[in-house]
Amino acid sequence: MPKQNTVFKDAYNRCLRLLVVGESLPSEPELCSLLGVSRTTVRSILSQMVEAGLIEWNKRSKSVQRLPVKTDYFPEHETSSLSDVIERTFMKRILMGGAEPGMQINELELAREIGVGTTSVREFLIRFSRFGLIEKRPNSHWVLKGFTRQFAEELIDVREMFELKSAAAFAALPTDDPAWAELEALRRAHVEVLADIDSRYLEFSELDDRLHRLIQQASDNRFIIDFYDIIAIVFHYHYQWNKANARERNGKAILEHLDYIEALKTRRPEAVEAACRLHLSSARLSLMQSLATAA
Amino acid sequence: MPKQNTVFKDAYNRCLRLLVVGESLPSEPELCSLLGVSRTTVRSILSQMVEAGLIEWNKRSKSVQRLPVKTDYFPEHETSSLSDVIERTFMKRILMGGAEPGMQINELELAREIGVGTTSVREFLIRFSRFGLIEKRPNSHWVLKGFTRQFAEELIDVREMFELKSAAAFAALPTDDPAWAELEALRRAHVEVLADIDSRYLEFSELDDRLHRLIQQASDNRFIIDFYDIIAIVFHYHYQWNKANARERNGKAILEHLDYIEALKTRRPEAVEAACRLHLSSARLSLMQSLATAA
DNA sequence: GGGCTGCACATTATCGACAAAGAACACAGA
DNA sequence: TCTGTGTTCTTTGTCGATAATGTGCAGCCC
Repeated sequence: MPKQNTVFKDAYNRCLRLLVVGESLPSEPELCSLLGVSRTTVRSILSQMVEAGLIEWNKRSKSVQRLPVKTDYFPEHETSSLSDVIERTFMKRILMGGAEPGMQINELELAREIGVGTTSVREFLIRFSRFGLIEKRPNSHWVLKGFTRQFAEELIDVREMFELKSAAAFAALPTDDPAWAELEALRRAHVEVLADIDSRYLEFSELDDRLHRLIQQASDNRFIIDFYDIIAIVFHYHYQWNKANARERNGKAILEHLDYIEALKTRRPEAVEAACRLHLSSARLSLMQSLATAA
Repeated sequence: MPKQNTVFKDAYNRCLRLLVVGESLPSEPELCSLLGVSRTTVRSILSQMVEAGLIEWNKRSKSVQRLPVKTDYFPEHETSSLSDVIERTFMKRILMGGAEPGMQINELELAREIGVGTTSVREFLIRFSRFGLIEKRPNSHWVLKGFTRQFAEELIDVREMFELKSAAAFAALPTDDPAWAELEALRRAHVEVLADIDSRYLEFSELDDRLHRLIQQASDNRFIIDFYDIIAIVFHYHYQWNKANARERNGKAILEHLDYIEALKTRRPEAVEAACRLHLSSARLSLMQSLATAA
């Protein structure tokens, strides 16, 4: 079966949330930009909604008949794209299960295990190879290089170089650059989470991602910005399955972030560099420690 | 037709050069490592050579009957792997022909134009996307970002960061590290080419590649080492089609390389950094100038 | 015993096919 | 005249199939 219709299902679910009894849905082009899909998909959604008795659809009028109930939604696991499924499965395997460096990776086996075609797995592996965790032997298998201490060191070394450069560029941004407003919004978000840290410490990951991406953006360099994808995916999956000391670790990191943000706001290069170094070396330490306990 | 047998043809051609009348070819495993292919392929080659009357093959004896003539070789264009063909065609298109940034790239069209299946083109584009010259819009086309001045600036900025770090690491290598011997060999190669610069200036590209890769290697960081692939491919194709002032440019660069090598040999960080900066900014200038004339 | 050959089998690279998703265009309604 | 709809066509994402290529094992020869 070519292509699961995950785009359709996901958009359908999101569209269900837009329904308000008595009102009419907006025009097709408007729904397109709202849902981020093409008109073809929007029209499929509308047809399906008619069939489910959710709306009546006649040309421009799409009047809502009833509110959706739980069973109207597609199950969540059917809404994630194939590559996401492959990524999750694969990351689970190499970050959790026995993932000795040097192990061979078999496209066919992986495909069978996940229940997808080989092409999808292949393309995933090619895309994933840029993260430096696997390597291709042409006409032969892939080799797992493993999420080792060595890997983490290399990753973080480059990260430090890039982030120092980006942070300096950020501090030099003109005062009216929108990034400053975003930075302030992020600062507030940090303060909010911090105020209720015991129950909200898990939200740190998202703050972390947003802050660092905002800073990298200032470098105006696609290689630096793209590199952050590697950091993000590694940290994301690693901490997703290693929650030891998460509360303490995240609380500390939020404080560092606040210092970092303050330093950026001063726009003084030395202050920025100092705060940046401090935070990064602390992040390095956390990662290394959690690697040590994992191994 | 799945898989052109380019591995076989290329290895066959290379094997032809090993034939010496009166002697016997080495054992199958030995040929494998000599040609860098599997035993299956080696055996196919041997069978084919028997058929062509080039050798007689009986178990361990593979006695050479006659020397190969021109017609024994497979034509060269049949020996390059599909991905190489796609890469060349594609690079030609975006570095030479009209390659306005923002242009859409069409997998199907590209595949038809090159005469290959869509899968191969797709996989190439995915692999190639890490070079930052194209970007994917999921469920839609690829966007060409173009080999612009902006791109070149970003590329070279990162290159400088990395190379400075690698050069420093190189200077700190223990005296008995094999890299020092390689460096000396490279220095001699530079001197040789320089002595006959008027007729051999085109060999500079290869020297350049070898020297910089050797230096990056010292960083012991896969991200730095892998990044050099981007530099290499961009410089390779760009200068392949922009040979203006090549003699002069390469002559100057060789001299810079020699200075750089000398500086490394002193192992003094300041000397290394100075020579490195000098060479890199000169390389940046050349690239920018040739971009200006091209545009 | 250690390396080589013969053979059977596993895996990769590539293709064409097809449903899902996107894009183009002419017409209709405000 | 402009925005929305109906329709048609193109392109992408995914699959299974198949030749090329690689890999493992049992026996053979020095």
